[in-house]
Amino acid sequence: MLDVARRAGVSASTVSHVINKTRRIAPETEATVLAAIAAMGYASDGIARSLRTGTTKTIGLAMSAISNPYFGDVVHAIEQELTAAGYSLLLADTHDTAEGELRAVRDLLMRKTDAIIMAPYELPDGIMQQLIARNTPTVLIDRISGYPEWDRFDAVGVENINSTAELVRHLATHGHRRIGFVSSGRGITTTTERLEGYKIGLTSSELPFDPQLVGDGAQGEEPAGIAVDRLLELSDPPTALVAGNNMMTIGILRALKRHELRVPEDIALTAYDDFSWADLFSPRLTAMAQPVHEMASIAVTMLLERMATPQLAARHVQLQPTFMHRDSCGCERTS
Amino acid sequence: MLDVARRAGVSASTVSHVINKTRRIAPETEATVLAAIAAMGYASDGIARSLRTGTTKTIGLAMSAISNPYFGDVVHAIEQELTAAGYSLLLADTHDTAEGELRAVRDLLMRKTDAIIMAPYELPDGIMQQLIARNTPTVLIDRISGYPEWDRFDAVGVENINSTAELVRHLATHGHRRIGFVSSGRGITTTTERLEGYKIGLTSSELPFDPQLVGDGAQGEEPAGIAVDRLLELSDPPTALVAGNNMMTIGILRALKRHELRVPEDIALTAYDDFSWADLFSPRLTAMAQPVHEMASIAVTMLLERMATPQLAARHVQLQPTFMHRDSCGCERTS
DNA sequence: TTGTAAGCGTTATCAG
DNA sequence: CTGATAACGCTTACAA
Repeated sequence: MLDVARRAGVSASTVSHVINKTRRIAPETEATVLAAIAAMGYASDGIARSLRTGTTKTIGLAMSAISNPYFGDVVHAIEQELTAAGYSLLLADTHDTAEGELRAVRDLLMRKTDAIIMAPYELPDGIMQQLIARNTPTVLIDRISGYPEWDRFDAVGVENINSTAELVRHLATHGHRRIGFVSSGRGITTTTERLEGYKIGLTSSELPFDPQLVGDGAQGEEPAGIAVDRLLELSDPPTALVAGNNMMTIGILRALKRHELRVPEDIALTAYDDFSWADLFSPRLTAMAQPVHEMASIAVTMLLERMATPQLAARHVQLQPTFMHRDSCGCERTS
Repeated sequence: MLDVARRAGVSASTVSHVINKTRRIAPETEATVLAAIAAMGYASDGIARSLRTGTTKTIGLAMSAISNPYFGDVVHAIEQELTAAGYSLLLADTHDTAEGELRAVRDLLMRKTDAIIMAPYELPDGIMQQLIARNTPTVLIDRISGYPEWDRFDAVGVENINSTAELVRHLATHGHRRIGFVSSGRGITTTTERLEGYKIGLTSSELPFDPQLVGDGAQGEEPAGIAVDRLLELSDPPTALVAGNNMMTIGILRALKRHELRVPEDIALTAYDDFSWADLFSPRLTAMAQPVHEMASIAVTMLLERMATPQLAARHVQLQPTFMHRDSCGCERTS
């Protein structure tokens, strides 16, 4: 920048003011400076600026790429909204483990992102303290209500309990008595909620809860498949399955294919999480669709609002997923 | 940091050296410093460090989220590899437009990412000069050979021409004489290559090239659908379609559904780009699968190598996609 | 309307 | 084995 200043015959501060339009400059001075900038192909150093101003114009996104079936969509949606607001997006994968989460947040904090959007795993006191101490605006996404302390942060998520119950009831209503559940990774609050929803769905359908019917899909398609293998070997195997999320659905389907079981003829299926193409391929999945883009958009809006007005009380937004009634449940439809 | 130094009764430079393990420290001094750090919950300021060291331990990824059907996968794969190497990932969307690309690169340059991975759009001289002048290691991904000047950079991509021709020939071999092509967005070099591949496939099957049979899917599912509408209204409509990428495939399928045409019974389809679940749903797509993860992994490897050894000659890696023969092409299979 | 100079929090050089 | 000090490139009072 000094070179530019020199070349334009002005001081560094003038150059700075020209670049940032931060005070009146004589038109001809401005022209000279601009010319010098162009001539030298000068671009200002964002790092130095950040050090001076204390702001990076960067938002950190901490979430698990593997555990979140919508990783790509969420990243894309958030990136889009943030770019529009003049921010860049820095990624940090939590892997949905305690250490991973800690590493991710530490990294973002060290890199001084202006704010953080995160899908919390445990969000232990240690991390919370840091976030609060540095007062880094933070919004929680996806998992919003695992622990009471999380309430201190803004959050957007989806209703999980009743919507999962609905997936179960739908099958029960159509005569299924042995309904299995392939659960996503333990330790994640949405998993807990969906499992609870499964039980509630059973109860309200006057069906007993049989722990054997719950398969642990852990964090991937393969474990989901293995869980299905086990369910099918039961002496009284399920006639219908509920998938805990996107990946569970794929894992289940792969396993069923291996067993040469057709959906819904041989076994029915309803799933948490929809696919954009679900309408186009058979079996057309009956699924609970999360409003992913809306979640991302709300997260960003809340973040920007909080940065503008830090003293706001924490806000929790819970979105309703929508039930997509298609064919994999195996029941006749009226439409 | 000064506070930590004070509390530990040492100088700032000692604290720095303790943190970075950059010189021998008396064990007890180290212990005191570490204690002070822990007590104060101190974490170093990455911005200040970057300013001083000239390195950000951040890699920029510039690509279009909408145009690249694999955006999520690529981001995830790259993020994973980079994290393992101690880098963070900063995103910048090019939108596959000239201005967008310029903005994205400028932004990454300003933010001083240590290197850049990008899916180039035009990569005009202006940008190339900047990258070279700043000597920011850069690797091109996905589109690797549009313009001769790109050869100055490292690049990984996929063979497009012959593989698209194969998609066409496969249909021709099985008796189709009117084969339509729904092309992805113009102006992207892979699109050009695939279109060329389409023509070559036709020629080698002794079929004439009829411009009417080429639909412009532009950058999305909707235009792809509209293109299909037009193709179907032709006096001599296609009996088979080739999709230019993931999004085109979905757009095509949506349109065909609207027209109540079944795949492959009423119209055959082969597609560029596979889906991980393609095996599990019908119609099971016959598709050309790109080795996405491998591309990402090679990109990162090349980048790290170049950062270590800048004088290396530019390397171009062209990967072969693999043909997944399934049902949507409508021909009998031997397996 | 413009310039001077301090300082952001590190690291690296040079001394001790 | 440890400390003082300059410098990284910018912004922003304060002064002119």
